[in-house]
Amino acid sequence: MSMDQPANPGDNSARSIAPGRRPGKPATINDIARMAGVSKKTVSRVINRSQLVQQQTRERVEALIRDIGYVPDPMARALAFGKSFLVGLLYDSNAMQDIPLLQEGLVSGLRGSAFAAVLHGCDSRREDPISSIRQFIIQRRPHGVIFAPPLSDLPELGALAEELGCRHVRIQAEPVDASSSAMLTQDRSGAAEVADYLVSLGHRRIGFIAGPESLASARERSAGFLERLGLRGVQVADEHLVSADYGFDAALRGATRLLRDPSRPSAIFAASDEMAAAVLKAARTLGIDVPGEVSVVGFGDSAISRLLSPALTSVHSPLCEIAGQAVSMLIGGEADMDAVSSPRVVERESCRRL
Amino acid sequence: MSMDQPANPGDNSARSIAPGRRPGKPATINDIARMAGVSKKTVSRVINRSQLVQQQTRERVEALIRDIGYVPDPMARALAFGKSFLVGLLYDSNAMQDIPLLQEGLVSGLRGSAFAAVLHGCDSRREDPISSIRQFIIQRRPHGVIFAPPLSDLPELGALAEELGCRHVRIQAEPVDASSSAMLTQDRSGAAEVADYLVSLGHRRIGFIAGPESLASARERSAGFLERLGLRGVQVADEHLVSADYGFDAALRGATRLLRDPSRPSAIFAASDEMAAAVLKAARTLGIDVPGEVSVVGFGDSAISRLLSPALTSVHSPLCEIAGQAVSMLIGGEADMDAVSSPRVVERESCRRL
DNA sequence: CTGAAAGCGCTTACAG
DNA sequence: CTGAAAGCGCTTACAG
Repeated sequence: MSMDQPANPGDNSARSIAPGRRPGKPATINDIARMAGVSKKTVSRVINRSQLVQQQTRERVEALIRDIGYVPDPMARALAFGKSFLVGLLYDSNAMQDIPLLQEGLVSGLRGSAFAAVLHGCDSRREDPISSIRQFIIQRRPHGVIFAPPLSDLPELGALAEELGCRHVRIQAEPVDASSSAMLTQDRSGAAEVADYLVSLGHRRIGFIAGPESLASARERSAGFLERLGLRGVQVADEHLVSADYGFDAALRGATRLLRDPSRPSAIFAASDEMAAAVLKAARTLGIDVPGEVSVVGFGDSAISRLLSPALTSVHSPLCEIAGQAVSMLIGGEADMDAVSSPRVVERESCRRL
Repeated sequence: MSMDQPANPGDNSARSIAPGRRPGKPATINDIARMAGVSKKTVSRVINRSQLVQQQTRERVEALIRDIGYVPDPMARALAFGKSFLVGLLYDSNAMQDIPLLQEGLVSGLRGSAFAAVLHGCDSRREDPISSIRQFIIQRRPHGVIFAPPLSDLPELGALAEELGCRHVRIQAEPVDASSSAMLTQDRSGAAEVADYLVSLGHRRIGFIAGPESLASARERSAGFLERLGLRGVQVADEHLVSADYGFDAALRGATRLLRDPSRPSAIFAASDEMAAAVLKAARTLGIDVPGEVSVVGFGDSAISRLLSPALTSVHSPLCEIAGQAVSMLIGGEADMDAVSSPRVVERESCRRL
């Protein structure tokens, strides 16, 4: 069992053929066991980082694994473990604003791990999200799932995942229950930052285009903004407060109303970038200069912020980092929430000091 | 061999308990076989739509499957088949413009099937895409993969997938080899449409912001646009042709140059929406009205088109439908390319008749 | 048309 | 610390 180390210099890829293995097929745990002169169980222990392996044995097996380029088959492990090596991103396909960022955090968090990212979009208009998700989890047995907002607002989700024994984290604006699975997006404090920012610029007559009451993120943004404004001694006049659905069209109507007001606001905060884009458009249509005559702030710091003219000042939300931490929590030990930055106002060109 | 998931009528979910099954655990093929009084192999045949089952037997088993809410375990099937029930979307994480649309087509194409979408983003700046992809395919054994542009431009991809025995389709602007796996995005004809459109509006002095020569899509868009203009008797003056990297910043510089020209173009076609946004910005900065003084067309009809002011006229590329057809090709029989619409100019507010 | 056996590549539970 | 046996839930290959 003193190893007859197969001279395998250079080409150690999974394709390479070593004695005792069938050509063309990737190595299996049996190949490694045979070549290392141990049982497959011992190889399994090495793979799974069990402490119950003699240091010397471990090193020999590890070296072999590295040389051969052996990678345990996730499908076989999945069957044996009773759970796949997948982390699911579950979202509402009718509300995908945050998906690109979350996905980026997820995919890069998974890079180099044994896990892969699997997608499940529920069409909340045509199917019941809960049973769709139940079916997905039962069927794919993901190692863990991330519930993206606003899907994550569904209160039943925690119990469902619990019942199915599936690790999960809900990314959401406010906690819906006492479960520890929530990671908060800090929409409230992000919106509060905007209040501070606009006041510091000298604005007092401030307009607000709120998101839909039905969404937790919108409620949080509204509360954070209005409360902080109140703290600074600023009230948003009733006629300067409209609400929309985070979307462009409704916000365009609302913005037009605000801007047509004889004593129109000197600054407008829109609770989403898409709505802020609508403010820009309304202003342009009415011949009102931004930021010359009215300042505009959005929320999300999405890709469009820098593409608009003027480039949009917006709240950067650390969604990507949050997704990264969610992954750590799901596949590793703990998440380090200190690694997640706070939301902050990213200044571009759409605001000016009064 | 694609199979529909049994519907889930009433509460016959996988939780429900039937005689002869262990409570709490989903039913297995053995449960169904026992209850139906047949061998598991026969159940397997029913699941896999084999013709070698007596009509009557089939119906009995199918009814039972439906009643119990049995869903074959994809992990077990994956191990037995030697391939997972996953369809991979492979992309370059440094060039994700088209991913949202492709992903949407993929996810909705997969809905209701036994397959799920798995993501693999290669960071082309930090790793070799080919070996990253090889590793992914060997490890996950996806049922099929979709190579998204511009990753799909890599010529080695076809041979790689072939070698690994992995079904694949490459979504790309121009064929890189003779393989039948390519689905063309018709960038050339889309750009040609723009030429027709601008000429029909009376424009003759036309500017063009091309994409990077290194990308097939950019080469196709340039060729399609310039050729069709030529056919219409219009030449783009050298000083009205700049190229950028599809991105905002470089395009902003190029657009500024074009617009400062004493005999500046009356219309500008930018080969991407992001670059068109830069044209809008340059025009605004220079005090040039769009579409009053210059018309602008983008490419991609991406989410930002309608958010810009003025709303951007852009080429709609049927990426979502293409991804849907790619899925059909991968998991079903054939793709129906006739179901994919041709690229067309979506008129918004950024162009005017001369 | 149907089934009993063996196997996919790994793990758990049990012994030593 | 190590291993032989049984099993995860399905399929293929072979018989009938």
